[in-house]
Amino acid sequence: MEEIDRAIVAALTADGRLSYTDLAEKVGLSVSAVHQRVRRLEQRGVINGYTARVSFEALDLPLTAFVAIRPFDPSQPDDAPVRLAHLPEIDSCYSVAGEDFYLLLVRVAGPLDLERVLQEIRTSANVTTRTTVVLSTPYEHRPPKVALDPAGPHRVRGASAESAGSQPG
Amino acid sequence: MEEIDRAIVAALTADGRLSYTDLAEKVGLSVSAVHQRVRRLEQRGVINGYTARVSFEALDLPLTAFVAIRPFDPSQPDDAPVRLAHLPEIDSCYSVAGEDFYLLLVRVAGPLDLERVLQEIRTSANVTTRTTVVLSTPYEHRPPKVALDPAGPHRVRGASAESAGSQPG
DNA sequence: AGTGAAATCGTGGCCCC
DNA sequence: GGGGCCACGATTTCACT
Repeated sequence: MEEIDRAIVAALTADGRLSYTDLAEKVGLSVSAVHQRVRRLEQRGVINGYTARVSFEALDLPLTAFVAIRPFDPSQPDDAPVRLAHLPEIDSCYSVAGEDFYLLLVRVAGPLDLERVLQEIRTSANVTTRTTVVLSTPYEHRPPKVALDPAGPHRVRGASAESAGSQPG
Repeated sequence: MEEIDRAIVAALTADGRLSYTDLAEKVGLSVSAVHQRVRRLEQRGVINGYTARVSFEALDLPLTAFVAIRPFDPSQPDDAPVRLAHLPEIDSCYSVAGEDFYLLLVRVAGPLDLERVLQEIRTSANVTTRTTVVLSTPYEHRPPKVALDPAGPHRVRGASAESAGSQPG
């Protein structure tokens, strides 16, 4: 039953432009039924949207780096994410536990751009930076093992199907 | 001219299922012309493919962590990426400069799963791990500022296509 | 929830500019 | 490289189950 939803999500993560016709064939249902299920997956928020995957090399952004940041003055209000949002070189911003406050993923054209972006990060958010350069990317954005909650991300009650439950306490 | 390619890539990263009709309207070209340009962008490798964006919360993978790994015995051959590829919880694997050898992005259902995955990483690749838990994600996978090379990443005149990027020296 | 059919619209090849 | 045309296929809705 929801086996089919898993198959649909897996197929659409592999190829986001799959037609409903092809999708229907893959999962062994009629076109209408598949269409209906996709609509439900979208409005439940399981599928958030669709994007084209771009080659960062082709976009002249061959250099990737992780930048861990820490406020220069920890007593100041911490709004680094919004202060940094204007920098297009920042792909992602994670708030993390541990010694650092945030971990940024940045993509630039080369070392000189990285230097410039680091300076902009430091001055924009009043932080210190610790940078880890990515040398190569064996794999990235692999499709997750799809294990659907029966009714989406709602109801915080029961533990889920797999792996005996995320944190009981 | 290539201003239009930038607009196309930007539009398709924002919505990968945009029809050529809508795309044509957005960039102010005919449907045929847009179709032609998208085909070229695809075969030049600027656009690698299309995927559905899924909510990891909805997929019951609410816990994200970065795992830095380092070989237990640095004299052994280093094939950690292939030894770890079978673990579906690993979203991405980056080879990095710095103290660690690789940085992994993992997504799991909760702390207990994280513990299990860390054990599997250590035993599968014979490495030590240092884990940074993600508390929240202010933003992720933002569309890059699109700056197209005139003819894609091809022919760098002697150097190979990859990493021949822009360090003017 | 799934099916099949029907109207609408998008797609993908061709030819002309 | 852009525009327009046209046959085919995909999308989307509806009545039925």
